[in-house]
Amino acid sequence: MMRATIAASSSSLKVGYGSGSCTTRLRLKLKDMLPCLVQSSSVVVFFNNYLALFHSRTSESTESRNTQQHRLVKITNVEDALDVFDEMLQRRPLPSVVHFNQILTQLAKLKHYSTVISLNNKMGVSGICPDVYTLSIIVNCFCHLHQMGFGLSVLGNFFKLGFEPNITTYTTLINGFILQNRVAEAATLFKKMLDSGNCKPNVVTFGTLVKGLCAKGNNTAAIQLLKKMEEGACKPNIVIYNTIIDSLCKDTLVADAQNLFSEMTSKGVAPNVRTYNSLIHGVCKLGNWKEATRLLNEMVSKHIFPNVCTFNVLVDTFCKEGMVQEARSVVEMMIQRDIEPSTITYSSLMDGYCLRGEMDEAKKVFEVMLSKGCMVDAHSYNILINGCCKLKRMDDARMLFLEMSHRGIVPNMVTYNTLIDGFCKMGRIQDAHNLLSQMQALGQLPNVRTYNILLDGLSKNQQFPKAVELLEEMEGKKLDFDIVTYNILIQGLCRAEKVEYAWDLFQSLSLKGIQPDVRSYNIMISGFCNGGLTCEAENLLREMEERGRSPDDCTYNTIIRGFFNNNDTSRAVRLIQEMVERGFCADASTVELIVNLLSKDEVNPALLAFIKCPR
DNA sequence: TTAGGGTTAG
Repeated sequence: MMRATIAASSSSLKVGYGSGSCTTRLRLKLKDMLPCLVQSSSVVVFFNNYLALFHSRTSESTESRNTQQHRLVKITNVEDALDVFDEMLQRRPLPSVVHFNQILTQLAKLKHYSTVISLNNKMGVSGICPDVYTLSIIVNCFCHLHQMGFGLSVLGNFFKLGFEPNITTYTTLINGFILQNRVAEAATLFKKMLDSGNCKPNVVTFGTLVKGLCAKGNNTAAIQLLKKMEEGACKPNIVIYNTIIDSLCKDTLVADAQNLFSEMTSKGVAPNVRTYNSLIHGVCKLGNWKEATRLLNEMVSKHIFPNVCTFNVLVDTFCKEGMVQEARSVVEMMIQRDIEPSTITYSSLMDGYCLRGEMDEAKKVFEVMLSKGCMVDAHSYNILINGCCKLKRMDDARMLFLEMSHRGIVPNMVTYNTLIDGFCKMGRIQDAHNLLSQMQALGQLPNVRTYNILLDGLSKNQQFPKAVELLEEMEGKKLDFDIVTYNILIQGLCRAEKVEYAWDLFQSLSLKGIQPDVRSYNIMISGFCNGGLTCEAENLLREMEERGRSPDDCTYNTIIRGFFNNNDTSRAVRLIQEMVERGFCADASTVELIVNLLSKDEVNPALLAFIKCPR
């Protein structure tokens, strides 16, 4: 991966790509190129709709309307929306169902799905008859609440009221299946629509299924669906292309994404800021700053201007590369362009500082975030908590955990897992267990990761009876766990010099229907070597090949070090030859070992030249 | 004059 060296100033970023003597210098004159782009939030849309709604009341006096407007502008939450709803219910004659639908729509956009359901019930009690729009909104809310059964049962209401579900209704249901990871059922309903006479899928229906396929990692099927559209089923729009381009970028298939991008533009579909954001994110993840710069320049030349997401990608990438100062320069640019840094911007910056162990700086960013009235969420706290845990400042981590609760922010799975891991790494197993009980008591069910963290903590602290008990608890819960869990315990047993138990567990894997991966073999081989069982280690090396698991660099380095440490130099040398023939290299610690042996005159100096890595 | 699909931080 190419690593960029960047010198930043507030007006430009000088991006250099060090590659031997050949260094290109590029200037990113972002500041001069990017005009501001202010996005309206859904809350603003919400206000505007209500202002329009009340403007339409011709019977009201100007004075009362001004009072209403003044009051409505203050609507920022569900409570205020509920007040408006109740007020509407008391008006006579009752406003039309259309106006109620508008409220339901806005609440659904704010993700208050269960509120929508209860308001709909209230409407029914008040004698307001739902229309096709109302019922579709309700289907959508049930889908988002993962209550597909109720969503499907609304179809009965359609027929009862003499309505026919339409393309929107079916598309909503397809989306519901996808939200529940039931892509096959989504595809079946889609097919039924294709075969139907009057409910053929439209571009939104296709887009919904494309999203589902991409979410499943099935880019090929998504592209096939796109081809079907291009063949005439329905003209694909930018949303369809963006979904697939984004999915390809997330799978690091950036070249494929760029090919699709070219295909799209050649067909006359113009890219937008989201297309560029996905591509820039894709190339940034690969460390390709040069391409990111080219894309930024290209989008601006097309009058497509970077938005807060574009900047967030840049801030995050700089932070992940440890270049927090450069990230700060990007934030400066955002502010100069009147683009307000978001929760994500500040969270990335905090993460950047935490990765460098600079907790005080991270906390300062957090203070800025609070002082600017920027929303703080569980993720913001998780970053700080993780930073404290990594520095073994568990008391600070616990304080932050309490502070977030006081602010009314509900700790999520990541919060608990981070803290449990922190306690385990400090050997404070009881504290970790207490947190596990606390999360369960609060209705947060531990996931495989939680158990793996605890298992790792128990085995590193040599509490094997408890570790085995936990493993059995996991097996009993039928959690969707895999080889990672067993590798943790096998490694723990090996480190505790309980190689026989580790080997028993390793051998029991096939009975459990779980296949060991390369890491399992490496752990076991290392365990054998450390226990002086070099023959067993070599046997396992051969066995893994027979079972179709190719050894990697780590396998060879582990076993070679094992032979050297067990004074079996000739077998070590033979394996070095085998490793080099297979194109693997000696790692730093193997080289160090050989150099030490050379200094003691215990190996042939020719060996050093032999192990030199061609890379 | 209202319903359904796409982007960013673990």
